[in-house]
Amino acid sequence: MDNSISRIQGAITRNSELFEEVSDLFKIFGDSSRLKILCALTQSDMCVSEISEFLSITQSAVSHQLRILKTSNLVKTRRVGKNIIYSLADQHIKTIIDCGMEHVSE
Amino acid sequence: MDNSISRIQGAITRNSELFEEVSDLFKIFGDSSRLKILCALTQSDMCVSEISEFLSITQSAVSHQLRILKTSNLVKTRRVGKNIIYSLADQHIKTIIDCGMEHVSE
DNA sequence: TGAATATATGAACAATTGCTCATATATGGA
DNA sequence: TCCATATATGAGCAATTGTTCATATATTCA
Repeated sequence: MDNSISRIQGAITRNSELFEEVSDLFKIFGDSSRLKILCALTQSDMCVSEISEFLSITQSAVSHQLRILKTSNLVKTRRVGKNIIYSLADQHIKTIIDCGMEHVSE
Repeated sequence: MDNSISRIQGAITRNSELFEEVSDLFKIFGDSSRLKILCALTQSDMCVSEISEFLSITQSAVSHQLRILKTSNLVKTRRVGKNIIYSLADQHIKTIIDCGMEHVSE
């Protein structure tokens, strides 16, 4: 077996947890509802009912997905009056989305 | 409703198919087996049995995943002797993986 | 405080997914 | 041509996922 290749194997095997983490991250972007939500938040912070209305997704479905996004630290919240405003946790999220967009429209 | 926000809504609604495509792309990166395979191929072209051995994944499982990767045009193949050598279809794939890796190790 | 409203949550269900096991296919080389 | 080997494929199954429906929770504001 080629030496450099066996080094790769080692790297991948040893970092098995890293691959879980990264694939879990991609998994979150791998649902169109979540992707749309994230993309919407890329342009403007929004409350749950706004997101729901804009994307024509049930309020419940949006809430469920937002919980996943929040648990994964991709979005954060703040209260304004009666509403909970969701926003992206950081700008790198947009980078990831753009990265995928670019690949699709090659 | 704010005008700029309604513009976003239009953009997302009209490009519903785009979001399906992009989320389908991320979905592929969203499985650790596939991610490992892609990552391995980032470093070196490999045949099926090599991938299988390196990642300690069944030959069958690898084959199944490779078919998905090939159908999605993420990998391409060439025959060398008895083996089918798999390689990345393009270098942008590495960019996407790196993008995810970076986010995880923030 | 009480009603109205916004958001969250839980159970249930259908659909999808990734694996295994068995086996088919196809190619190279003797 | 025939065998050995490499890869692909199909069925079946358990696990996971995303949605809906019903309802709980919580906060604002009159």
